[in-house]
Amino acid sequence: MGAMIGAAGAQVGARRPGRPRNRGPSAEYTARLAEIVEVAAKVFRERGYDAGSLDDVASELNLRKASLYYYVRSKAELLYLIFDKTITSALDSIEKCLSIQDPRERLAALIRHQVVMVASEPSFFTVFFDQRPRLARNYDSEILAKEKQYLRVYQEAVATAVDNGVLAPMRARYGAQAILGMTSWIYKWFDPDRDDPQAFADACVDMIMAG
Amino acid sequence: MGAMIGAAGAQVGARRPGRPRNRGPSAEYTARLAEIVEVAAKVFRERGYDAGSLDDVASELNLRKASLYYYVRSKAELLYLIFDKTITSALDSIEKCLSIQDPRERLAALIRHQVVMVASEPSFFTVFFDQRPRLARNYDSEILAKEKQYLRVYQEAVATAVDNGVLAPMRARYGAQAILGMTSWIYKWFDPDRDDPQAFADACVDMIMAG
DNA sequence: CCTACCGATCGGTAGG
DNA sequence: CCTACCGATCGGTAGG
Repeated sequence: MGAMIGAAGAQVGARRPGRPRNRGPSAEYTARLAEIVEVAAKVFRERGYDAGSLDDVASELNLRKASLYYYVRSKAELLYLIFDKTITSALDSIEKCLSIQDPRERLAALIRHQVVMVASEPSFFTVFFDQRPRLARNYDSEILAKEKQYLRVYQEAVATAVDNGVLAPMRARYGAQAILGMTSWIYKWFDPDRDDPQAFADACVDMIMAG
Repeated sequence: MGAMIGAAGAQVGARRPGRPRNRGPSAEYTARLAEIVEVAAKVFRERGYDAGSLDDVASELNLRKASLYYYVRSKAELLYLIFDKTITSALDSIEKCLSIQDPRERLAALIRHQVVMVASEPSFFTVFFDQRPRLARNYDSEILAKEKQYLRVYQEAVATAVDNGVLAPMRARYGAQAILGMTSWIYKWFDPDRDDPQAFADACVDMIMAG
């Protein structure tokens, strides 16, 4: 059993008494890494991935650049971690829309979800959308697979909406990309002093499902 | 008169006989500069503005990097020229939609225009949209003013469509950004082997103006 | 439009 | 998590 490696002296099949020893990275390490990823997203949003330096990221954390390498293998991995956090939490949070049965209500919920999510995490989504081609090849397929999974949720909701007369007939791919474009685009123009994500989400819903 | 400077010996008010001497840059210079801007857009699309080097641009033109400085003051100016060409030709080409009187047809034409235009110039629009924050401060206000002018065209078309019952009531700003997002987003997913801009444009029109 | 070159920045490593 | 440092790249200039 892989899990027994390093458990020298333990009886075979016997459970170690008391709380199991923590495996993997410590809670402090995990928290610090999350902080680094957060700051990196902010820096890469403001200066771009290539122009935003690891010195920029480190100094905003009161660290030296070399210290980042205790947490991260490379700058490319740091970008990957931003992408992974973004798409993973997007996939997680979209789950709640899938329990909605009514085709119209489900599509409306998906639209509102995308608008509110993107507007609430501008750094992560700006990097995710604008720096997508900068992601290193070795990380690409994993992120791409999750993006496709995400897109499929919208495609299926569109197809169902078309079948039920909620939307005009159209290719599910086009309908899904139209909706994702309309909603995600908010990261380029949203001004918190002026705009309200909920109101914009309502406008999107009204626009494509008037009545 | 500024135009007379350097025209020594010409009689005041008298027109120089024959074809007027060419002012400003030669036709060869202008054509070569346009070629440089085109290649730069391609390079910056593929590698990003910061990671795409002037050596990359030059070598694709069979030039040395230093030669680019005969045409351009700086890398930042080269990026500006890409932005200027993009937004200027967008403003020019949108004119033809403004002659359409019917509110529904005008909005449909604007939607189709944006889809087809973005899909037909992927390098320029990818740089325009993704590298917007990299544009140097001294060029920003000029481009921003033209972007606002462009947005206003869509806002007015939305407002008219709302007034005529073509669209559900909504803030013109939200309606315009929703439409520009839905249509412009195509630069991120369009696959020429798979997708047809005209068909996508029709889907967009159907989606927001069904019936 | 070219050759030759400079100064600065930056990702990453050694070694602690 | 730090100090010290290296190698490579790159925008830009001199001078023709």
